[in-house]
Amino acid sequence: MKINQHHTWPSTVEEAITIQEQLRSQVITEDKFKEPVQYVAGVDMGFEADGTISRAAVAVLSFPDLQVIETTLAHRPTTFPYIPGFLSFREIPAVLDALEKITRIPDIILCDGQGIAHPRRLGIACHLGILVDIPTIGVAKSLLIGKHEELPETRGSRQPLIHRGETIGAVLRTRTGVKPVYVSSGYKVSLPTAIDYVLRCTPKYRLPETTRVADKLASAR
DNA sequence: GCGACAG
DNA sequence: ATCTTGTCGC
Repeated sequence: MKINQHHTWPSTVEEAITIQEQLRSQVITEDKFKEPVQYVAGVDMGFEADGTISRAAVAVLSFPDLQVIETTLAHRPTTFPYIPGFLSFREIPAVLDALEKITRIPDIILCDGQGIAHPRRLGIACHLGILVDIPTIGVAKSLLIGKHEELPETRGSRQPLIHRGETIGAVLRTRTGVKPVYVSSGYKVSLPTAIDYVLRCTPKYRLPETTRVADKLASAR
């Protein structure tokens, strides 16, 4: 797929904050995509050579049967460090490279990280969605910000994630008796819809099949 | 000022 | 993220 030009990449946290604050107005948390969804994609990162090289993997799966349709891989020098709240600046450049190689444009992308459940409401899922104009959902393995009540052990249980009196996402149990995941709107996908798709993409394991496939590729040598 | 802190 | 073996439990 073709990717239009975007903003320049920052070299400092100050510049990154400016970009996030400027992009946050472009975030859309309402459902704005056509159904039925035929393809869902997962993105994941890996690093080589002491972290100096970033490796991005994209996996496109059919929906709802979740069969692998296509996968791509891309490498590029790592230019931004990992700083909580600024993950997208470290990972998106390589992700865009991998997405450019994709033939089947996915209807929704499930990102490894937060959506609006972010200090400035611009987690990696929102950032990526805005840049490529594809609906995204944030599915993180751990908490960045927010608080929530305890939730039942059964799959499907959920609790709102609250930050500054605002619901920014949900803690969702995708598998009974297993640690939950943190779901939030990325771009053009509402929270209820995001939860629905995450559950439909996790028929067997804690993490979505999309990210599991991408993860396997991003980790392979 | 003191903690917390996606991958 | 990454470094790393075995081990507990369904």
